[in-house]
Amino acid sequence: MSTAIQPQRTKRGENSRAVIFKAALDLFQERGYEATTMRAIAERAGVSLGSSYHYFASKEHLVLEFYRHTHDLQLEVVTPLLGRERDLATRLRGTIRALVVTCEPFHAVAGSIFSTVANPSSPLNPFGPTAKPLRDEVIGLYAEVVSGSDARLPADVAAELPLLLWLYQMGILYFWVLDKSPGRLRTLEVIDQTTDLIVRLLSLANLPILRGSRRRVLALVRSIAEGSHGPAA
Amino acid sequence: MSTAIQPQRTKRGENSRAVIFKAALDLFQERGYEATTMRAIAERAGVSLGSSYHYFASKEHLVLEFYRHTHDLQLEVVTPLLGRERDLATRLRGTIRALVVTCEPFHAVAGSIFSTVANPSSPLNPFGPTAKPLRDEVIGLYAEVVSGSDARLPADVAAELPLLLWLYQMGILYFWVLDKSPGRLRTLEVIDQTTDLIVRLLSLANLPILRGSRRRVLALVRSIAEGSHGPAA
DNA sequence: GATGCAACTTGAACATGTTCATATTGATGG
DNA sequence: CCATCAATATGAACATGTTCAAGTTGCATC
Repeated sequence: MSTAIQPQRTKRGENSRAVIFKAALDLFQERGYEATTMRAIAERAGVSLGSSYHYFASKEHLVLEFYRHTHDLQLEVVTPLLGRERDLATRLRGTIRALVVTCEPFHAVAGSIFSTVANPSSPLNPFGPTAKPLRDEVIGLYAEVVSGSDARLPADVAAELPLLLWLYQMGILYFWVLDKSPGRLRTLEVIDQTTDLIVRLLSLANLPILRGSRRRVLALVRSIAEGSHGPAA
Repeated sequence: MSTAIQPQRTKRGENSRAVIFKAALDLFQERGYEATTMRAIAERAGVSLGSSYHYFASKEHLVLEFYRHTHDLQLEVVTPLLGRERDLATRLRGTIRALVVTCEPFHAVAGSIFSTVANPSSPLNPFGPTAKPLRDEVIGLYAEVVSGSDARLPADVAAELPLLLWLYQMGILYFWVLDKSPGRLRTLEVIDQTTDLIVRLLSLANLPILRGSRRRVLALVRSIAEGSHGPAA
């Protein structure tokens, strides 16, 4: 469980921060992200408008906290499974399912959030520097999904796979966001299908005919990962 | 070239609409999307604030027009090439390059636009019903890229490929949006790499070992495409 | 040429995210 | 118990997307 990003200096402050966050979460669920005004959050939390901005630099920053909240829940749900299961497909399916299930109560809000966060100029962009700690945690989770499995993967694949799975998770998440099927059952189907496919393709990646493509894919991924983020450029 | 989405009823109206759009485009380039206010657009266009809203239901709707504008430019650039070349990789590379090159002047704005449009509740969401006409046009373009090539593709692949290439284009576009390299050269590299890879993988898709996965991928794509959009839920 | 009506135009008013100068609080050291 | 100061709290003020009721224009019809 990862906690404590910006510890408040005071017990009172900590409490205020928590109360505001809870109010925001509740209102987001009740009315959606856009429909929830900062004034309403402040009112529900029993603090002033200004106070909300004292603890959260912007409405978007409430979302970052929400992210962390979600990730923590996902971890909580998936940890037992990762301790028990060794099959890669099962581990992968369980992990991504955990995320979707965890987020389900927030589905109505997720769209606005996803969009807000997709903006490259947003400090919350998943690919940007601000989100790096959380991103690394998620990639780390997938590293454990892979390394804890009994799958025999070539070293080069194993090295880049967590990053690719993180991307895969983002893709599934966007699908889930757009999914209008009752209970988002369609997303669960797609998860089952795609995780199986991924594992199947991984097992094929060693075929001589695919070696070349595999090398090229991995080289591409590596070059992108190095260049796009990091301190420079 | 596709034009005429909402023809105005009056010459005067047409002119106003065009003037407003041009002002918006210029300001978007000068200051970026968010920094451009509707008031500034109205002022630059020499009309009132209310008039702008008469022609464009929201700031976002200016973006839809921008999309069409871009697509038209892409078509213009790529048409000669598609008439001349038969090699699939070349056609694909040329098409996606055309988009990126066309959008280059708007790179600074593109981030906000992408984000705005990613919102599922936005009428402009590329996966939503409002964008269907434009989406179908783009998918149609890729259908021509494929069908006009001398590549011999299995019928099932050829059927779903345009949709997949449209998705691929969206992915590249988001990469381009995030690309901070000078002149977005990195994106061009990635395009070259990925188009080659795609064509290579397509040629491998006929291998007996890959048949099964191929069938599953295509079935998945088809099921998603049918369910996600369309009139019903 | 007069008339009516739809298209067009306008700017004030509204809602909401954000900022900021100011006030209050409470822990700490004397 | 008082003074001090940083942390916390406040709400008025601002900027901007959006709405709307009311005015103006100009084309089609007679």
